[in-house]
Amino acid sequence: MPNSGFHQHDHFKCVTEAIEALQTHCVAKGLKFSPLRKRVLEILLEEHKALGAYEILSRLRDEGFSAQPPVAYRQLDFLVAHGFAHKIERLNAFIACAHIGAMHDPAFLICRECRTVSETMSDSSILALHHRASDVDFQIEDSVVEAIGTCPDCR
Amino acid sequence: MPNSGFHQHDHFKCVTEAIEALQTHCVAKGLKFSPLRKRVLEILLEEHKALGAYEILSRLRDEGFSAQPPVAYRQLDFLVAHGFAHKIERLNAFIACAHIGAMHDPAFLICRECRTVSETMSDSSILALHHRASDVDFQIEDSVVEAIGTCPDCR
DNA sequence: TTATGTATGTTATAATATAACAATTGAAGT
DNA sequence: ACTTCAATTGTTATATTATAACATACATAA
Repeated sequence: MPNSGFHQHDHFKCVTEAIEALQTHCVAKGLKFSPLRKRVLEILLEEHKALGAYEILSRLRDEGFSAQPPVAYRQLDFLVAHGFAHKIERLNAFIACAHIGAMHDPAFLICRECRTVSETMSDSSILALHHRASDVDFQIEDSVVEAIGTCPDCR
Repeated sequence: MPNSGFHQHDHFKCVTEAIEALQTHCVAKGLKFSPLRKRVLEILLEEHKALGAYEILSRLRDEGFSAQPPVAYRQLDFLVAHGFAHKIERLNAFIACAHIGAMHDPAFLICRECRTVSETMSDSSILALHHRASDVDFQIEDSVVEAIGTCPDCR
């Protein structure tokens, strides 16, 4: 079973692998592995919890980074665009990707209480929608699959 | 095939059935079938298109209703709570429910161009997530299933 | 070294959403 | 009719989320 965010796991590995993957990706694509990018991903990686842009911004401010809203949104957009983070639409918040490098239509279990998120590689989750899409000649480009509820710890 | 929002259908029927259903529901539950509630649902029903709260608000203002933000949000929250509308999380916008009365976990095909929405009764769309949820002892209370892309008309 | 693209800094503002409290309405019981 | 109560609507203020626009820095390749 993959890491759920709701159970114990080797979290140090989550962090180091993700950061290394970002560095590798940046080098490979000629992008800058900047302190800001690294730090924002690290913040997201601290827990399997969704963070709002302004929470991240406040963390950055505390650490001496420039802290106008575009600073956070730019890093988040970058990480999302390159597959290192996801936006949780239901919360207007962001989370580090738990399956970096894997092509996936992610699906999320989101605790409304503590905002802890478990990410799964869904694929089949939107199979029915793909059928429907082809029925009506609709071209799917992106998908959002989120389940909201309460996690074991919050019950 | 149910109405897709992307194809011709008897739209007059969509509107009249939904409004009648709201009236019936209100009477049955001892709730007020007020002009405001009726009008907001009518506005949502005009097209199978997602509308932002402030678009609705501006419509209401034009028609002489009071038009502070809570006016729109309250009606929208009411319609959503009672199954007559859905929130499209990806767009922070709202749409009339296309399957009133049916117990359903809705799924949506959303055109990023024209914001037209096709609603399907998904159920199976989140089957995989339900399995995952029971694996990690997570209790799903609500789900969001949305596919974003381009509709036939916008290609 | 200059041109170029990428990244960051900064100001201002737009868009979305809710808290809190006041006023009104309408139906139920007296 | 009078009162009470809950539901609904009205209103002010503010919180939260997000982006536009433009300036500056910084690296690297021509």
